[in-house]
Amino acid sequence: MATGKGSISVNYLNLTCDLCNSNDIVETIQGYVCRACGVELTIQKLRYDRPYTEDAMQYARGLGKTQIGTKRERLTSPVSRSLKRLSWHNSKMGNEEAVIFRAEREISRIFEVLDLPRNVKSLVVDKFSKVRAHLQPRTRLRNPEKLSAILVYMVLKIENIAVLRSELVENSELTSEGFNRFFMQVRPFLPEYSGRDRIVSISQKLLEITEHFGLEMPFYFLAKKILHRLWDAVKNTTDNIVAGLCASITALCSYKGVINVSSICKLLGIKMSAIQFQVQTRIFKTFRIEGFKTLVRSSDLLERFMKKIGLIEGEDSEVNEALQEEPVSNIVQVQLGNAQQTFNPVDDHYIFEFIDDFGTVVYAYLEVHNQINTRKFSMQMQKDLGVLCDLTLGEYFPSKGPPMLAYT
DNA sequence: GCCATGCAATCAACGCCGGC
DNA sequence: GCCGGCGTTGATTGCATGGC
Repeated sequence: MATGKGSISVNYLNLTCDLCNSNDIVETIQGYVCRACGVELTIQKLRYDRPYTEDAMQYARGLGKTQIGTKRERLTSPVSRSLKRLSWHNSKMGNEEAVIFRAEREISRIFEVLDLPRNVKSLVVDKFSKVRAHLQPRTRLRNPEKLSAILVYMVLKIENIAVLRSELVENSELTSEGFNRFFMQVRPFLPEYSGRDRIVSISQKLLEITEHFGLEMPFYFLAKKILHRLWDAVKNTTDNIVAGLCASITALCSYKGVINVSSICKLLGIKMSAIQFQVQTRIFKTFRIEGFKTLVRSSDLLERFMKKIGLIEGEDSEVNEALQEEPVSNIVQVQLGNAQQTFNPVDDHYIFEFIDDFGTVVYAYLEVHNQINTRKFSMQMQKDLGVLCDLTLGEYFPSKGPPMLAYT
């Protein structure tokens, strides 16, 4: 804030805030800050980090830009004419440069208004230049403010940061129709958006749900297993709905009385009827299960279905019985060195998650007990059918970080 | 036992979005 | 611009709990 330590109480009358247009600007150690709204201005402070060389004209273009003091400083300086000339040269800006400046200003404004993480801002600016280069000259979408708004939305989605389209539209120069129209035009030039890993994004949401309600990790594991198994059936909707669907199925089948669907939907900002619709059409209709009444009243049927496909344990499941009879002998070797470590170790307890050749999610629980000069360990592996099996340790490569193991 | 209250669940109607 | 599918809204009902 402008009133914080290190601020100098001088008004820079020639500077205005990017956000609120206030002239109440102060200089701090970090830069110029608006005292009205607390926003740091995009204009940089005068920096003296360019060494003087006799060979170069210091006002020559191409040297880069900096602030030539404030207006008052230039006027009161004994070499004011010289400074004025330097400032004039410095203020010269090409069209593309002006466009980037406008885009940066707009992106900063949106980030401030929506309180978005600042570290993503530079990514948006970077994408702006790249995408704009592909757009036909003299087209509407090349407008820096409009393109910036759309790119903020797309980059945040790519980075798995929650953002509401409506909220962005409200805080931009675009209308809802314009946003959708331009969005489709930009999409081909940002292949990362279409190719983003939605499963990673949804998994993150599932973890957030688990943590929010203070549930144990098995809730997250089961919800994620449901996500992987039913992905093809449920993927044609928004990330929030898919996350809500998987969490709700988990709650209805294995956490009755612990967590209800309503609170999950409330957390995600979706309606329960949307989940009900998904369960009815994507599960009951797709898998031809008869007898759907309502989401909650059909939870028994849903639970039976989950048991049948092996997602949750069930004593009376024919499928599960058959699977239990068949030992998990298909796995000949698993190289955990290639697996992703999903959680930080707590007391040398590691949980790995990876996908086998059949596309099945497998969780490996590894406990390592420190002893003098040696490390003892036990290992269990859980396939997605809920079957736990002990594995024989083949090799162990001790290291300080996560264990690098090979099992046979 | 009755009633009030609050939360969860249901359901029909509405409206938005995206494909054509 | 039209139209169908899908998600949201909001009124209503059901149920559990607590106070009297």
